[in-house]
Amino acid sequence: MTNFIADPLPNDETDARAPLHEAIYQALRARLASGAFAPGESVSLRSLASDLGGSVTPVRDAVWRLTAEHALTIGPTRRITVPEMDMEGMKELMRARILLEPEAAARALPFIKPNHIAAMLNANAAMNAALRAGDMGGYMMSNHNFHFALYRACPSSVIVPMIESIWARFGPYMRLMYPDAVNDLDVSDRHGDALLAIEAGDASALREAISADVGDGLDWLMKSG
Amino acid sequence: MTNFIADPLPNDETDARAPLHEAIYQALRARLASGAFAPGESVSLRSLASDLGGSVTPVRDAVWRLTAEHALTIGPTRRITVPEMDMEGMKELMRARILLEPEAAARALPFIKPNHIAAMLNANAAMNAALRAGDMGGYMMSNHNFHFALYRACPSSVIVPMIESIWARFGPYMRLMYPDAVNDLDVSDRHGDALLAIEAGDASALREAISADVGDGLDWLMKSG
DNA sequence: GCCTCAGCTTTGTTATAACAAATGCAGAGT
DNA sequence: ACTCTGCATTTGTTATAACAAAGCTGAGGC
Repeated sequence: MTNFIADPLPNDETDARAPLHEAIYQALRARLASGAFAPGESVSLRSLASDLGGSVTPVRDAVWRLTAEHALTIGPTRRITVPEMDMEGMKELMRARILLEPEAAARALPFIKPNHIAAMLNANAAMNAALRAGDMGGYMMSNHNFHFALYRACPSSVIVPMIESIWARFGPYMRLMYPDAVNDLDVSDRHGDALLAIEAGDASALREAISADVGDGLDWLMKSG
Repeated sequence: MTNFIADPLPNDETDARAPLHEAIYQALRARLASGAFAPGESVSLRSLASDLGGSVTPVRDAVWRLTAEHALTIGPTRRITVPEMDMEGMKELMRARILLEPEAAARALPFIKPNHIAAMLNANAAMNAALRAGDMGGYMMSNHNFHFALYRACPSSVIVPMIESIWARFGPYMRLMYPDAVNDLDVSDRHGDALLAIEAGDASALREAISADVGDGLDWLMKSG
């Protein structure tokens, strides 16, 4: 459910009684998201089983789930490979974000309550701190938290999971951006604009702010690749 | 890959050498799409295995894949159930379609070739024939073929699969619409408008035609539920 | 040097068995 | 009539073994 860096579970303890394939799914997903595997690299069921514990059956479940959400791909000879990541695919993901996220934000607007705003402020502060510290991982995670604190208020059971699935596919790309991203991130305060639009109850301004925020990322992408 | 009613495979023969779990996936998906299961009904791995052939392992693969695309859900006690379908969920799916499909159509426009147009004309003719014959299943399938003949020209590897996944989730809902849908379907020729826009190379007109087409469906839905 | 091809190893696929939790049902008790 | 309890069945989960295809390695030939 979470992306990039694994968040602590909402439960106090790691839920025993949870099936093994679910733990394996989480672990594998976290490794993929943090770029532990090289793109194009192929992984085997048995090696994963011995690495993560368990036999091939639960690993198989996890792998199928991840392939269905495009976090893994099956090669032409049924070989499990970490998806290749070209700049074009990343731009496609960004374009889909620009399509979906302003709409999700606008539809979330009527349902936003103080606790949502508090979460957004928190995430934004953490993001700026990470930015100043040059902590790219922290930046990505805080940015994620900011956006989804907003989108979670949207009651749609279709569009928000869709956005989540797009963000999840970004994981492997982080490795591409890591080196030089911290230096020249945009300085415009799109998140601040979004917060102002929310306070004003202005849906179209909120749309515009989110669209600009994602658009900045896309621009940076086009420029650097 | 196909929706609603199983299309004949592009290959002449059913591809032997294809893994069992893939055949089971196709079969299960086709059954779901055609409404063979009641919403809320729970299915078991072993019953599916004996129905579709094979043991639980390949069935398990297929089920995981289908749950990842929301065509099946796992209950709170890990029971495999056919998703419940309320009118609200269906409207959500429609709204997502209105968001994605005009964009996919507009981006497909520069890549449309005569064979795409021929496929669209074919599908449209079949759709009208099914409509006159009162064949709701044929209508849905032809409508599907028309739309995806268009979207397939769109080079996006993100947005088109997303649209496919939305259509796949409509399957169980067909049972809701079947009885009274044939009688009062809209008479406006949105598909014809789309084809005209394509010939004119007019992207915004094409957007409008697709949006209106989906919007008609949404309107009918709001009216009848 | 480069290619080919035998062989061995690794890999995905599938079936099956054993286990624990959940479910369904019958019968006793109120 | 209704509820609760105990047991048999069903269900998902997991490990394991056998099989075929794909990948890999190294020797031999051009």
